[in-house]
Amino acid sequence: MKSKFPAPTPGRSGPRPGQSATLRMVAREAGVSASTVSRIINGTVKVSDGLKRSVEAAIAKFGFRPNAAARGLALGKTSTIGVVAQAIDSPFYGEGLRGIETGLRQRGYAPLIMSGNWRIEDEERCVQELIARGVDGIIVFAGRLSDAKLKGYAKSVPIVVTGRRLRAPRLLSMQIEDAKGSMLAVRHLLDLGHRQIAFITGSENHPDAIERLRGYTQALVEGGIDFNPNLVAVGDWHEEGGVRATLELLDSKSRFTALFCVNDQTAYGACLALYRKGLSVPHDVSVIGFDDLPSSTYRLPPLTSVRQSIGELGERSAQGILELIAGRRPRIAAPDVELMVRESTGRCPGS
Amino acid sequence: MKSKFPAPTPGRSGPRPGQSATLRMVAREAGVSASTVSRIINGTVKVSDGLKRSVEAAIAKFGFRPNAAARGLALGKTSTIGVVAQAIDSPFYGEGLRGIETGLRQRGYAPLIMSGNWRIEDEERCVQELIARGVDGIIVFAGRLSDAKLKGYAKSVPIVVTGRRLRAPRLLSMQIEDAKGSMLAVRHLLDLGHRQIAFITGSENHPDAIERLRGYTQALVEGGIDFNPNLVAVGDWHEEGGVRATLELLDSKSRFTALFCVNDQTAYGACLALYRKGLSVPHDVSVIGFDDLPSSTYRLPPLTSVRQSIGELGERSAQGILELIAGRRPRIAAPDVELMVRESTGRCPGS
DNA sequence: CTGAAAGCGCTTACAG
DNA sequence: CTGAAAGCGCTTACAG
Repeated sequence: MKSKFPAPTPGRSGPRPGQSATLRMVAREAGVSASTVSRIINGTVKVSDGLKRSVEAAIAKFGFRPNAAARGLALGKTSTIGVVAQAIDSPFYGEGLRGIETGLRQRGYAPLIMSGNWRIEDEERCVQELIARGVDGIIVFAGRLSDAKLKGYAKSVPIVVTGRRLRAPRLLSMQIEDAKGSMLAVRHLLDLGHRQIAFITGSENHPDAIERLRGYTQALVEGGIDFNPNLVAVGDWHEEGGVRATLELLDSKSRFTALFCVNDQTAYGACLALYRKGLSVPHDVSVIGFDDLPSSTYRLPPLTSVRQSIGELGERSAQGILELIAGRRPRIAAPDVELMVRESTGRCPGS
Repeated sequence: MKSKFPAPTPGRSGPRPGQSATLRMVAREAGVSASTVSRIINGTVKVSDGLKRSVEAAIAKFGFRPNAAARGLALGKTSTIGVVAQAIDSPFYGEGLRGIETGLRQRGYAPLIMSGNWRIEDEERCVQELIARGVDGIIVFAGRLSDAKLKGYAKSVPIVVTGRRLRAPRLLSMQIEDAKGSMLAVRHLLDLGHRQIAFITGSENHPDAIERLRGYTQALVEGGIDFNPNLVAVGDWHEEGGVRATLELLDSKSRFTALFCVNDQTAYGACLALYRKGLSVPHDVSVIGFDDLPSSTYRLPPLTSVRQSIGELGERSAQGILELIAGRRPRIAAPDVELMVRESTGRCPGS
């Protein structure tokens, strides 16, 4: 796009090789004004078939595509939605991004995705840059930006944020039922006769991790079991943290027959650690994850997990941001969580 | 960004709430012209510390961020690179996208990612839309767009394409060593004493699949073993195809002691199918994948796989497109493949 | 129905 | 060193 060529000579016509065509070139070719071509393209006017056809011919001849920057400047919109993702290469969030893209494309929008890398400073930088790029709206997919910041941003651009409950103008939040999901998992374990249920959390102060821990505790209490802090270990949302935390748990004096993990990746790590120690899943220890990654169905053994339909959440986020942009006040909630029982959980040994 | 407000009254000053600041507002506040502010922001001029400070103060006061569309229009560039990915939610390509983002951000560019969904028509639509949006360059991450199309696109915008060897102006291609990777895998199996080595391919006419099959065949021949078409089954790049293909292989009369899969996801499926049939990996059958997904290290057992550093490939693609844009002719190649030997492969039983 | 003109917010030769 | 002016390519009241 870098213009190394002089401006087109006024009298000249025909396509300039290597340069993209402009509205004026098309207009000259079709023998009308740029205004008319613009209106025909945007369908804001009715014209004779003949005229329409000759304009279309000119467009085709030049392979004309309206310049998005110019259009955006004139219209004050870019048809682009910024997305702040935790990680672009996460098997979990990836599905959500796909949902967002799908939901957006149907209405002529495209997502501009940036990775927050699980760091609050990065998330801020993303939002700033997205605003500078003039996106029409921003979807904050999870993350830990403060409510206050989010409300502030919502003053300059519509915002959808997932994993949080928050009320503000031009902002839609969709709370994921983390606590409920945890309760589903723990109840399932209780039903199988387990009484010593360990939990591996994610990064300690992450809202999702806090909610999931809360659900775990609550289900335990409902089941008449005291919460035992020695049965909780800290992971890092990834396999490696699952391995380390499981090893810690195993080394401590506290026994457990079931292990609930803050997400599937953590559970993968836990399974490997258990395997290394000669423990069999689910014979010796039952394991449950959270997220239900596509590959969890294909683990050995297939992993029992709490499913939150992240792809669907992505699509709803897309729908939400578009409604917000249209000036409406959407009433959209996150999809329900459900427990997918597979083969990594079984009856408590000796129960 | 939708301007529902009238244009600012000429005499007015101070921030307009809910509207983003413009260069002129900042200039007025600082008591200089817009030109000067622009030059200070872009560092194309040296000014006194005092002036600089007062301009910076004005910028801070308004929270000014230059409008990207306007800037793009004036400069003829958008600082955005289009990316055509096969799938935005693939655990494999995700890592590459992250590499691209990382490589781009360092130089002030951002990726606009679109999914080709493994379909050639979708890939075309993506490129078209990306060009219309005025991206400064496009990275085609794998995919099956024809060489001719690609060359054509390269006339209007610089292009980097991976998984292909292709020479054209303003185009950089990076061939992945698929065949070599396959040979590494098969040789490893041969070294372990295996003679009956099966192969599960991806979608039949995909270039990557073809190359990997070629490497498999070649290594076999070098090892003095005849190629046996009954030992080749067709998958779909995903776990499900791996399950199905393995079951087919098992049902056929041809015996095999090792199984090489076109990618890790296929291998995951294969392992599950083997497990279902009561076969142990690697005791009864050795399994090797291709891609070395992050989670392969955490499979049970950890999967032996051919590693192609897709993240690194992403970074190099970013570097390549930026050099192309700068008018240079980059000499960048894809990173080497290497075999990661883990626990899913072992000596041939009875050898 | 159609065109000339102004404007979107920035950058950058071109003059002082 | 700094400002006025033109221009990037489009859209859209405003006049015919």
